[in-house]
Amino acid sequence: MTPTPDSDLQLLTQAALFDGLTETQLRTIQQHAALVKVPRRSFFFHQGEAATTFYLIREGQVRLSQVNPEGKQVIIHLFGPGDVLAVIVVLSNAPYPLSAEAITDCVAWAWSRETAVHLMEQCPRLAINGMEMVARRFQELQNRYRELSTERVEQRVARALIRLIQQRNGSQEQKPYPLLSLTRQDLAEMTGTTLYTVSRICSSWEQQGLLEAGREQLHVHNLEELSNIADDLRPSAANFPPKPE
Amino acid sequence: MTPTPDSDLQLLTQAALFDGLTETQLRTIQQHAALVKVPRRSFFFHQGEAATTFYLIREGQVRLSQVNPEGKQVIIHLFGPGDVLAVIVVLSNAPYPLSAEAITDCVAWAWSRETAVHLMEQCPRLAINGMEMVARRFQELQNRYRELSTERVEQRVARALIRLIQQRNGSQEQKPYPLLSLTRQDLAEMTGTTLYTVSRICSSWEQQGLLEAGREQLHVHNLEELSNIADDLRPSAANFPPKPE
DNA sequence: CGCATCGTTGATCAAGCTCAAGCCGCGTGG
DNA sequence: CCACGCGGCTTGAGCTTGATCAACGATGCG
Repeated sequence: MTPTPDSDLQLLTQAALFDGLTETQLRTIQQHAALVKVPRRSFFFHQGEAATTFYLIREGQVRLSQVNPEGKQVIIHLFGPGDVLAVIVVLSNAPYPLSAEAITDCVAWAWSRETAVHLMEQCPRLAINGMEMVARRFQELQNRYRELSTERVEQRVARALIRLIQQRNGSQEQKPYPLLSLTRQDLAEMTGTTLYTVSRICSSWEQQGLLEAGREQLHVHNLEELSNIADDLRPSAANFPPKPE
Repeated sequence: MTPTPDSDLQLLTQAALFDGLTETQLRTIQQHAALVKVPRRSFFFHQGEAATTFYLIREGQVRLSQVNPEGKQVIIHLFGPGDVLAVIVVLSNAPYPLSAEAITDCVAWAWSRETAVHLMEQCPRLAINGMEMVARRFQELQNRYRELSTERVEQRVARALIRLIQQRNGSQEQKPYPLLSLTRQDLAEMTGTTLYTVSRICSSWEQQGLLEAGREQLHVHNLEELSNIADDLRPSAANFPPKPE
């Protein structure tokens, strides 16, 4: 960990977490921050470790995942710049309930548990902002939970892609959709299915011209049709009933 | 809504949400609270309504559920006395993402959105406590999400029962396990399966002597064996392979 | 070049969903 | 007091989805 250089104040100001804070407050917060670098494939923290630190991502992509006792992995969320890591858990004095792995090289600000609690007590606005970010994540998780229990695999994969695109775009709609880089395995772990099924679905979509599929990448062409699939505006059937026609 | 009588201060003090607050603070909070009664089968709020109020349950049982576009319902959580309702959402200025229905007659304290934010700004400890409660719920939801995507139905139903029992007991282990009153349908909506499958599982368990099943009630006798099932210490098979023996 | 990682595809199969039929117990109104 | 209906529950038969297993193809890296 290295102390944050002064120039970082700028960047900090932009983070949603610090919305509405005075410059003095920001400066205090910054003084207590450490800058950490986490290279691709290493971990911010592991499931089960004591939660000592919370992070605000400056650069890079992070995968939050949980493994069950049998070793099966489930991806809870992917994060990018501006997102916060372990806000909630740092306040509840419990071990990290999941692991955070850098899927690209990352840079992040870090605060210790005590510092964070202290800052929030002095500066309630910070706690409220944190809560808002948690609220959004909570709701997304609830939605995904509902989807997982009521929708079929194909819909869920479609939704996962749509979410990833929206996350990358940061709301502004743009036609040449961004290129998503993830493995079929990742997509499977995000949607609660298997690598094989995802592969079949992608192949089928590629044949229908909805996207181009490559090694560790997917390029969506037709987002509208994908939304239709997500909303089940077609009575199922990717290619499963291998119609005699 | 009626103003809360003075005697309520006692009860308020005990709530985990108000842990560590001074008496003065508690008094202020109480002065801003309204007491609401919600009869069985009515709603605290509906999915999609603007989030104007947050609640602390004093008496009764509440079911938090979401319906998907096709009308399928999913039960996110059951609440009892001491639990808070809509903490998070009230801070994020968004509509309620789900509905809260009283499954027994309920009494609750209520605060308006503005009051809540104001109180938290004046009294950060309150925000932090709220966050801790949210953290716990968040983690539970994550676990259930993982279970839903990696475990089989029988395990999930077993877990649901175990959770319900623990929630009723409030941690202290006691041998004559409480009687759970819920329909097979409820249990199905909690575990992401169908009424029929739950019914079959319960029948099978009853034959094995793990519980007694009745109309709208289940009485668990053998919690240990149920835990084994939850942890999959048996290679599946409730009665599905209708063994010729 | 060879190995590792990622992906595809076919064949098979089981978990659990759906549909259909019927039972039981309770509350209500005639 | 009885009949009826409704809500909850059970059970069987059949079928679909998607998991699993196996084999192989493609891509890239040391």
